Amino acid sequence: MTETRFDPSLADGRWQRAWDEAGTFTADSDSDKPKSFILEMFPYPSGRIHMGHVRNYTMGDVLARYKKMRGFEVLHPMGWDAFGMPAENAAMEKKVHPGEWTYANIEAMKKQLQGIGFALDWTREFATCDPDYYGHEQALFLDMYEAGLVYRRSSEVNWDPVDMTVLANEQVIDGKGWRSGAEVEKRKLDQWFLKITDFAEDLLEGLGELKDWPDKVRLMQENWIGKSSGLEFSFDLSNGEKLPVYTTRPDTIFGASFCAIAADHPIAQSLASDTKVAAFIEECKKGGTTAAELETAEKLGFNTGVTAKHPFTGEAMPVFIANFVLMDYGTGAVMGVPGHDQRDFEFATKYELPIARVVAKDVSEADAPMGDEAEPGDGVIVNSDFLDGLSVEDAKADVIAKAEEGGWGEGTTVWRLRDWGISRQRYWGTPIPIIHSPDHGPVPVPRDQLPVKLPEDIDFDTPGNPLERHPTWKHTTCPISGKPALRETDTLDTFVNSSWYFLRFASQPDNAPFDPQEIAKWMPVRHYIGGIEHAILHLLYARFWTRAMERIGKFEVKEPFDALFTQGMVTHETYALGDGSWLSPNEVRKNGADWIAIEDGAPVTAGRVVKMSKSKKNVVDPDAIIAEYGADAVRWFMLSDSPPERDLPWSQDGIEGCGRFVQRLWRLFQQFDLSAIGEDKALARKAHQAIVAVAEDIEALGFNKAVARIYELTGATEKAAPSESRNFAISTLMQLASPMMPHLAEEAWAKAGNAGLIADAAWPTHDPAMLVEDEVTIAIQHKGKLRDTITAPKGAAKEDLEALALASEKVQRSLDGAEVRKVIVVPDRLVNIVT
RNA sequence: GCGGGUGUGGCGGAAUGGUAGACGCCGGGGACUUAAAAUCCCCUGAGCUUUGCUCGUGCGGGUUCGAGUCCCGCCACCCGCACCA
Repeated sequence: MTETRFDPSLADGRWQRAWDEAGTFTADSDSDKPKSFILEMFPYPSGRIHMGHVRNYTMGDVLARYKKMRGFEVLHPMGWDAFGMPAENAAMEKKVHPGEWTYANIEAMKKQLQGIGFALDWTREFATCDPDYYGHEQALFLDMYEAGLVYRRSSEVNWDPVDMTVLANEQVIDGKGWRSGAEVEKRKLDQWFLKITDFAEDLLEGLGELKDWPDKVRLMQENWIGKSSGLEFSFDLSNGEKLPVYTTRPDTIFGASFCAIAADHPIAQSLASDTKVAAFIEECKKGGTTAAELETAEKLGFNTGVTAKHPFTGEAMPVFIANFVLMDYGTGAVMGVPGHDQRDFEFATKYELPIARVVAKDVSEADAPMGDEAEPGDGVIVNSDFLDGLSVEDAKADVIAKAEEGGWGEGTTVWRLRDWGISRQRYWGTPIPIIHSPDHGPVPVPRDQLPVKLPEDIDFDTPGNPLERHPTWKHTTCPISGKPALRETDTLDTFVNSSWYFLRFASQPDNAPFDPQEIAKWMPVRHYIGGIEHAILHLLYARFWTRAMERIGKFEVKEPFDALFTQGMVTHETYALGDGSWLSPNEVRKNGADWIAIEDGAPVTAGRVVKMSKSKKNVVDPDAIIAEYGADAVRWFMLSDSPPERDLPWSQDGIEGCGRFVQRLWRLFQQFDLSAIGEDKALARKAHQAIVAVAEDIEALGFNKAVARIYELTGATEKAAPSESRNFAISTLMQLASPMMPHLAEEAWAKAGNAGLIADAAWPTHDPAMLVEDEVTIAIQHKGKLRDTITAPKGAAKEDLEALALASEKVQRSLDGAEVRKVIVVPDRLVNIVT
């Protein structure tokens, strides 16, 4: 037989068309097969598919194809998370409408995805910027509104005083606006919120059920929700007011030496008639709103002159306005215990406030001096009157009990989780379907007027929200009184779009967001795959949204994602010239051991391997790679070597190796020999073992291990002489590799004379009797170190193994006549001789 | 600052507390070829006094007959932090 080369430039398209024409991957919700919903996080249509997408979708694709082979009806859809800031930026920079830009990107990226041969059900495709989608989203928003899960209050944003616009955190660079360069300020705006805190307990408890989520993600969510118990009580202030505070450390109450309140605390605001107070509050407004910025900023305080009376000692403690106290957490006021809280310690040091020890390692160390930092750890309470000698835990309970008896405070649960602010002062998002009526306040847009569509004729030449500035769009009438009224001009956070898209994939009727009966068929998503960067926000919002839908009676699903997998990034070496400017991989080449610039031969430093990014120019375009090596080689690369949860370093050598392996398999597939006779038991055993092992690896998403198994079976099959067993190994390899290299597998399957598509074929079956080895290798250790190995029949008796071990010449030499004190025998594994 | 993670040859990594380095890449040697490409075969953790021995999984301790794996304490790097998606 003449060997041919596998030509992906012909085969890839041929099989992609074949799948498309046959509707191979169209999910049938009426099928009586068991169902499996495989989902990868849908992409933002930024313009081009990048390697990170390819890796993400290849993993999901292998799972989807594998599940189909195992007899599942698989739903594996794709769509577009299409609202967002980049479209507005493009509008400003390139004078193109955000919608036009977005849909052009979608078209281009869809073509790219199709060229990789993903087993996607494109019949369910949608973009979140389709009025049809966001109209249903508006209806769901109104459902939540009617259920009392939506409210309005003022909240801080990053304000650019020059561009007169709200900035996203991303647009604040070193405390300055990214375009204007002006110092960013905090500014309060009335905004819409979703009551995710109503679900805090639920969301926390639900984590316990998510057995197939990574522990780290559950832990991150748990910490984010941040349930803490403590004491809420009020200090009597010298001005006659009461100051409610919340503390998680009531046990340290005798160590309190000051109180601190947020700059936007009502008491601070009430003192603002004093110009110095007002100036300090103004000072606190400087800077952005991110947690990292707030917590690393220098701790500043302003002594209000008001004092608070300690509930036990009666001592008067100063009340400060402080920039590190957040109005959003607890009561917006804290008692400062410098000895046992690091932030309080730094603050007390700066403002020369007393730092007392109230927790010590032991009672005898009650007078031990404090070091140069706080001691937040466990210990025994000291210098605390009736609490002395108690453990931290007991003292907490004791103080809470005393407060409740005395009626001046109570034990409470406080959550770190804050309500979800969903208002965005931007054009390219879902319009919030509310009308502000002069007589009736905010009124929902009547359902028959949905969707509230975005206007097309908008202007990005002046900064700010184009919806706000649009000449006519916001002018409407009050649905109740019919009088002139204004539309809400804020749009919804794009996280709202991605909080329910999976439901729309499962079911997309025209007249409703989804159909509960269809939801019941597909939900929850069996495998959800995406980046770890979504571990908290997106996943928490989607969990919340699903629970909210369940609570208001939309369906009976609580958790949207049964199993979650977070994949690593695709990285690449970086290349820099002497002046620090970056070069892309195709602008450099190796010159001996060094790198040089292709253009002028200038020396190039190969730097660290980091996430592919435009700024570092270490990006490789999937299309160029596919054009050169074919889709299967790229898919194979994405699955090889690195465990899927870790970063994958892209390399030219690596993709070339994958390209060679595709050809190597192709050659092997052509060696299927109908005239071959006889059995090759060792090879057959390897093939049967591989069927089981590759299945286990894929189900555990251990794609790199599945790949290694296929390499091993390939090597063994190549070396074997023709036999019926070898034919079996070849056809097994075709099937095992088909989820990963579907084009090659289809081509080989057809060439071998099989009817139908391998995509529709079943996973090969294994013979359990063929899995068991007859012989095993036993390691012989002396003093825990390997001295020899012996081959023994599987299941050999302990005594026999011990005797065989002691008979070994190498072992005897190592023993050197020493007395054997003990022999540990692990059947089928090892013998360890202790002297 | 807070929360989470990662660390094993030149590189990516494998290893239910039981033979560390499977498998792949790079590199070296050889075969085939007029030559190259492609392909195939062999070698490839370090060191040494090389039938073999010693060391070796970020660093320092510990538990165990036995530790990459478990425990304690460090270090380095990466990710997230609520308006990036």
